[in-house]
Amino acid sequence: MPTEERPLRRDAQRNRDLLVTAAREVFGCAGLDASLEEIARRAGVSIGTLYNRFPTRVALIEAVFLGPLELSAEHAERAAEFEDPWDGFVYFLERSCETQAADRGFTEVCSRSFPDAPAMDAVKERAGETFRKVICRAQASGQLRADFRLEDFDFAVSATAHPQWRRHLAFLLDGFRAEAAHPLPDAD
Amino acid sequence: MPTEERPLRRDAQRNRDLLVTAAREVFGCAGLDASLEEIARRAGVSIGTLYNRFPTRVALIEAVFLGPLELSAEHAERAAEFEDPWDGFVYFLERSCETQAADRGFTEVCSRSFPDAPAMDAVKERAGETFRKVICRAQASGQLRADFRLEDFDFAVSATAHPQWRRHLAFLLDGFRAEAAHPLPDAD
DNA sequence: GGATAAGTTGAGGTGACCCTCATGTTTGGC
DNA sequence: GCCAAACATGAGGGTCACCTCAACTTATCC
Repeated sequence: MPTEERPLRRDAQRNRDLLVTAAREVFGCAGLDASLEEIARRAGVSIGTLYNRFPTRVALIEAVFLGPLELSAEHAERAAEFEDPWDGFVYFLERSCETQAADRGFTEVCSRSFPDAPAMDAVKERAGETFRKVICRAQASGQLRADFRLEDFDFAVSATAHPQWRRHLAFLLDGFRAEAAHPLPDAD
Repeated sequence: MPTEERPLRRDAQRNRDLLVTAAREVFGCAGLDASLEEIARRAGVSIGTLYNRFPTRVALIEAVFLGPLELSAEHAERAAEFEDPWDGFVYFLERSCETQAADRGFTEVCSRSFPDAPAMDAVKERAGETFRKVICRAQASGQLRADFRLEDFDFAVSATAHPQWRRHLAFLLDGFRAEAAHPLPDAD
């Protein structure tokens, strides 16, 4: 039986929303190590209130980014349903780049692990498993090079977490096509 | 007439060397924003001595990284003299990835600009001009795709500043070959 | 070996951030 | 309207890094 969630008082709910909004902005610009006092300031709320609502930094991070992570998992599911497997593969990469290029906080959420926020890691796991299917389909159809691995996705996206992501993802995709593949170095 | 450089006293020279060595290690692991007090501690020298020798953080950064930057410029020159233009292009990328993957400080030096240390920016400029020639040769020979630009080099290297750089540079190179090129998105 | 310039030291002022808690305020049910 | 529980507040103690400077130490030159 999980802990019973009592509803927040009206003012508390309002402040919570202000905090999450402010955190989204600040994390988005300055990353997950941004100052919590800055977030409280921007929310127009005292630092004590922030700690009342979110006892740890990770709790606040989860409140901000669990939604976006779930959206990402949905993108993966949509990608798996594309008629053309390559198009699905490209679709998911594009959505991922798009999101991460616009939000430094989200980029860091995707590349770190959060033992204290199992819900986040679970969603990431789920999205990863779905994308694995996308990869397999694209390889089975002969469009994606056979030596592409799930872990290479992290590289692809982190490489393009910047404003010119469309151009640079295009380079990467040209390198990912089966027709372009030259043998990879043997080192693991 | 530039400021006459008086030679350092023997103990001062020794401390300077200790500081530069410690800074190389600390910047390499923790990046350019690392704590200066940590560097002084590791050098076994007081924080005051650090400030005596290097009045600003940038002065210390320059003392550590000007040499490596010049090395990088030499790599570019060597790359320009390869018989096979593509091999020269690959050579310079490999040297750059190798260096940056091993040194977080150097990675940041390459991606930031330093108005207060014109010598560093000048070396980077020089290396960039040389590498531009490497690019032109490789494009003229039909091996490198025609739409590759000098700025794409930064993307390529920053994307591979990690331990698995060989594998991921291989992907990138497959995407950089003329034979793999699909049209890039029109946006600039 | 003594004078002096060069160099070293670390305590301390400043400021940012973290987190807590005693005190004061607001909400919602009766 | 009143009250208890829920909530907000911000001063304050702790940590860490930055940078300065007055007092002390050492190298160098004669």
